[in-house]
Amino acid sequence: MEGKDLLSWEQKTLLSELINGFEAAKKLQARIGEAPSPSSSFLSPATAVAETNEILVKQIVSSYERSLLLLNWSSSPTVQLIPTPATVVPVANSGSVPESPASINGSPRSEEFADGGGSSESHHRQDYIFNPKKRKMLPKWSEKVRISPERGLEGPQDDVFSWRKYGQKDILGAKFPRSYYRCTHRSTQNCWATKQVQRSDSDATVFEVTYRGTHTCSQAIAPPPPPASPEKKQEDTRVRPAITQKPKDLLESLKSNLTVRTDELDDGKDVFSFPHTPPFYNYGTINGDFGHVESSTPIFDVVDWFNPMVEIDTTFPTFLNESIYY
DNA sequence: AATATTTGACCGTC
DNA sequence: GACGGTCAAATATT
Repeated sequence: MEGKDLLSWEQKTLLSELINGFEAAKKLQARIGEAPSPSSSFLSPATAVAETNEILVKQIVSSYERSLLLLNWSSSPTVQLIPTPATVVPVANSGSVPESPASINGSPRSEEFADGGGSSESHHRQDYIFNPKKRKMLPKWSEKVRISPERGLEGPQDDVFSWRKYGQKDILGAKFPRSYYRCTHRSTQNCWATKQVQRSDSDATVFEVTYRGTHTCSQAIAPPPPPASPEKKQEDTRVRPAITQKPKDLLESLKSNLTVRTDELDDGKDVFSFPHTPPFYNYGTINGDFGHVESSTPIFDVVDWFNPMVEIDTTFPTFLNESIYY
């Protein structure tokens, strides 16, 4: 029943940190792969640097992978772990956190799953049932992304995950509305990662992207198979870090990218010599670095920082307990 | 037909 | 009660 769930707090924390770092490294990897050198992307020294960067990031990612493997993480990826900031103190549950199981969701609409809330729900599988009330305790971090005006992108998509927009809101004092996205596989794989995109009012080319929660879907662990036949829209989205708005452009550039790749393949040395990165999230199923299809034009740039900052309130420890033992 | 986005309503929090 | 986040019906896109 409770076999592997009996991890110590330290172990869980370690796991969380690793996952967090892993995610960050993956993003960095994706980003590096996406925007090498804007114009003359040939044998410039910049290319060499980019290559080195790629290799380094690759190593980092691999390192995380191995660490996670050692912790046997792959066997229970469905458990949403909270990357715990070092500053968070594991306060014993003070008995607060009024879990009102019945009304957590707030919305009486038939919705996803009900919370186990004391009921003797038997999820023999470790199907971690997510309590929406805890959503705000999920790890959260932001980054600023600049788009190239030429591309006329609406929203930056800097990651390899596929998102589905579920809302848009006018924010007080902001010139532009804020968009809300969630993982496409929310319903099918119970993946609760979300992100918000807010266009900066001062600089319209800058988007502030806030992520919340890490992906637990298969994309986070095992990216899709190679683009043998890039036809499905789904593949497009995940293949390219591009807009959700101009699928045609998307397809176009995808096509050209693929062409270029094929061309360059023989040369062995090319603009973007990705040394066939072992799949990054997975342990060997795919050769999936096609997620970095490249065009010579950087679609966006990270303007600021990548700040793995986590917001957790005092109820945090409770969540941990529940997330593991439920 | 299936899947994604839009958009007003709903809900919790402050 | 205002605000931010989410839901879900309607609509658009593929």
